[in-house]
Amino acid sequence: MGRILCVAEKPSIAKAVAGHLSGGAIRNVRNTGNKYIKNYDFTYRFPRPWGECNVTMTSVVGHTISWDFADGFRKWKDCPPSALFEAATKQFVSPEHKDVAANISSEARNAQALYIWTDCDREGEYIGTEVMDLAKKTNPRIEVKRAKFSNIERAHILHAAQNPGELDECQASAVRARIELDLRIGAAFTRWQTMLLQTVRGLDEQVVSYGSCQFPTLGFVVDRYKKVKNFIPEPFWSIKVLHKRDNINVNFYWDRSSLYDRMAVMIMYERCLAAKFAKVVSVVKKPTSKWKPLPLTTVELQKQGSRFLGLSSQLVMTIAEKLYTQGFISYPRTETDQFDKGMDLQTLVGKQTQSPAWGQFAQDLMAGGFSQPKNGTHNDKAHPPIHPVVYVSPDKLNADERRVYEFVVRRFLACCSKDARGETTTVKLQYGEEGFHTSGLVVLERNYLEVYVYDKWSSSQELPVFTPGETFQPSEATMTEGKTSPPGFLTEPELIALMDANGIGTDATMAEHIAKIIERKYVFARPTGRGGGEFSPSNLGIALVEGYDNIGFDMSLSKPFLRKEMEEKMKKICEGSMTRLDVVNSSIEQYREMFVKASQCSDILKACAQRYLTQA
DNA sequence: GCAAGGTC
Repeated sequence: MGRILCVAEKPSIAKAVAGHLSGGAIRNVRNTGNKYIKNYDFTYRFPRPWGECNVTMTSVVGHTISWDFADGFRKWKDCPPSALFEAATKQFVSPEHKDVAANISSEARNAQALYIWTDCDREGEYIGTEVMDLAKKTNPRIEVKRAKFSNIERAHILHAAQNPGELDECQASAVRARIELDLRIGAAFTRWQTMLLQTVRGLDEQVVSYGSCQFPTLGFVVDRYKKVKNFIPEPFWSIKVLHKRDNINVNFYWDRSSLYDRMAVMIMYERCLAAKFAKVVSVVKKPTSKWKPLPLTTVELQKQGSRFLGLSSQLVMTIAEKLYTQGFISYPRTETDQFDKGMDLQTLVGKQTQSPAWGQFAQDLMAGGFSQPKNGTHNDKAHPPIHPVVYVSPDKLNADERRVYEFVVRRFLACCSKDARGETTTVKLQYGEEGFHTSGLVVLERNYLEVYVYDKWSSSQELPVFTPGETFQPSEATMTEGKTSPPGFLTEPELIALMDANGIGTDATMAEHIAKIIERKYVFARPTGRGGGEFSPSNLGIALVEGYDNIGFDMSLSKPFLRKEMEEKMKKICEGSMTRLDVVNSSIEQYREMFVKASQCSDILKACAQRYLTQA
């Protein structure tokens, strides 16, 4: 009987796939040198030419191979930073992954074929090539196949095993290009600017790093800070009508909202007063609904975690990973906001019926309240939306874990529920020449709101009865003056939304980039009391952004365009319209020019840092 | 002493 080695990107996928392929009959579970990784032995009938085979299913834990500069370039004093644009690099098994690599190499030794089961995304394709290289070390002639799967439902996994494809070299090349560019550009600029700014007071010991993701992240914070600081309030005027009926004060809002011209508002206001009576033009009742949320993605978890739970995005992710490794929730790094049609959601709902807090709601869903979740527009083809896997009683979790778990569960139950339904009543008034309106809301069916306690939906205004055509003398009409107010500092959910929209980082790394610019002392996080906190740049952070902007580049280092361009080039490698070398060479040339310009204008950057860092 | 990307 032949032997086939299967390798997934992470232990959880190895376990799930082994379970499906073996039909539950795993012969042997072997420990490996790595405490997270198990080798699962079983038999499975693969398609021709292999047929019935002894199978070992195992995994890596993400990347196994590291990249660094070769000897003679690694230490900071080894070479001028500009040499890093073309310095020799080397790849090697990272020390903490020696046991992972050894397991692959030894398991591959007497296998006919290697099936790659890494995630079906770009990084997964590259990790697949790492696995292939490790296997070929001990078995150069091993045949390599790629299983293509987008979820871990049983039928889908069996189909993937029966219909293997090939590793996509283009996607792997794109990642290889990114790795090289991030390393060269990041290290060159980091060493250069750190050493340049070392002499500026207060920076002696500090690493002043540059990275294609951390700088745009910093840029977002500085941008907002400047908007706040440079904001000039503008006065505006408005007309407010208040009418008391049935002991309810009803505010009517001006259809024009407000105007910046005081005299004009004054004239309109006086015409209203002169008319004395207001007339009800229309009373319209309309059914309305508040939509239940979409299935939960990583970005959304981080944003809402910050907004509702008051936890930083990084802490939310750390907790979510822990909940995942304990088997409480599904994989927490996903872009997918649609549940696969075939997924058995009702069973997952059923597991939550034992909760004292939301069990009754889950039971009501089981008893007919269930409604298929809405589909969002994202699908990473690798992981389902984040959802609870089992019920966990609160005493098994600490306070923060409990809140994150609760959020995941409530969100999931909300997705499986129905939209909230209500009715709005809109009253329109004519008063003098001017139109006014108000509206009230009656919630008829709370539905998902019962369990999703984070959403509020209530009437801002309770309405007494108004009849079309009636006239009345308003209790009060006033001309009000206001001032436009500045935006707030950037909050964590806003920053994550900006990074997401501009392609800065991935769902798995955005929180790290934010933590990084705090660690580097480019920005400070201030607690707001409303959770999450808000960011403002340090003097160093402002100096870096301004310093480079003063030098003046075609594309700002602190804006997302450069990163976007790299992303575009990676796509071109994937489509085959550019090669890895095309991309690496052109990008290196681009950054080398910027580096030369920065070196020539280093006084500008230094002066800027001096100005900001030596002031009180 | 550098990056960003996986995963734990």
